[in-house]
Amino acid sequence: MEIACFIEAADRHCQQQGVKLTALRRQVLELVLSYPGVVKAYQVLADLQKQRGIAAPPTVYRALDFLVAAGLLHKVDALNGYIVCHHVGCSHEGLILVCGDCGRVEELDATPVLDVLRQQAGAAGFAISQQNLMLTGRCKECAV
Amino acid sequence: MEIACFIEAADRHCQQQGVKLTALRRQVLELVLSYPGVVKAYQVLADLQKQRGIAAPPTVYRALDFLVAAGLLHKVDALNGYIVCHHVGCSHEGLILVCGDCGRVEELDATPVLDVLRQQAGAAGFAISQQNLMLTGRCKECAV
DNA sequence: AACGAGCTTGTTATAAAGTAACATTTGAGA
DNA sequence: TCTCAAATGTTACTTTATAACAAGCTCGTT
Ligand SMILES: [Zn+2]
Ligand SMILES: [Zn+2]
Ligand SMILES: [Zn+2]
Ligand SMILES: [Zn+2]
Repeated sequence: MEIACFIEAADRHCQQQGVKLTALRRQVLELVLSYPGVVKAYQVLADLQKQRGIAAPPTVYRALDFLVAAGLLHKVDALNGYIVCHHVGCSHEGLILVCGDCGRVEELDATPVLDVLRQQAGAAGFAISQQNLMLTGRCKECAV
Repeated sequence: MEIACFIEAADRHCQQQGVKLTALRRQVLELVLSYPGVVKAYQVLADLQKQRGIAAPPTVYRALDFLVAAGLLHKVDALNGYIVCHHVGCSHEGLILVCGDCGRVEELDATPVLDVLRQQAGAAGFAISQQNLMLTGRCKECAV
């Protein structure tokens, strides 16, 4: 199963980082994984409540924050949501395309374009840090 | 005064677009202009309340939405905030640099890099919509 | 085993951000 | 002047996120 495989990789990744993928965090990660695209914190919260009876917002937000910090998830600010990172391990900067209609996500390599951006920003006195680029639009399936 | 000058330009800009920069919208624009960087909707709301006694959230959000649609402001999703566009008139998509240390904001033209991104995304079946790019980093003044 | 420091999770309450729906006002053109 | 559409006012609510403190767990030390 694909999810189990991802979880295993995530586990190894966390061990390497010296952080712990606890049962709760793993459970939240699985819930996010169970969606094809962007998920919102309160959706995850609802799912978690189905699985374990009770859960409060901080429980979910803490787990999500951890997973983002660990590089397993990305936050999609424009949609107040989260997506799974499909490039765990391969240190990278992603170009993340999010379909505003269906939430589907594609992650490309942003290295070349970020080189250009670093140069442009550098000329303006800005040192831009390691990060992902996030763009919203329409996927093939949702095209008009 | 710089603000007055900007307002005047904004007014012309709106007339050209066939939309109206009403007194309320102008007032909100002035409030946003009075900040050096990113401003939040509820800060503007509070300011507006000081100036005219009462005001409810929809009043501010509607004005902000209008100003964004008119190209006078940009929304900074990652910070739930708004900034003044310093490239009014020159149809563009902004490259917004935010200093993670001091909050200073600089806006460059993202049109060239977005052309490249449109091509890259298009090859992956994604039609990316009109939008701004936001990057965080360190400004000159905060450099180590 | 007993202890304690530090991380993790639970719990309660509240803050912050954003919007739906309907009423009222305003202003430009018929 | 009348009328319609756009703009604003108003009420109430939803969604998103965090503060603050309590309780539990883990692991190394005594
Ligand atoms: Zn990624
Ligand atoms: Zn789609
Ligand atoms: Zn701009
Ligand atoms: Zn700075």
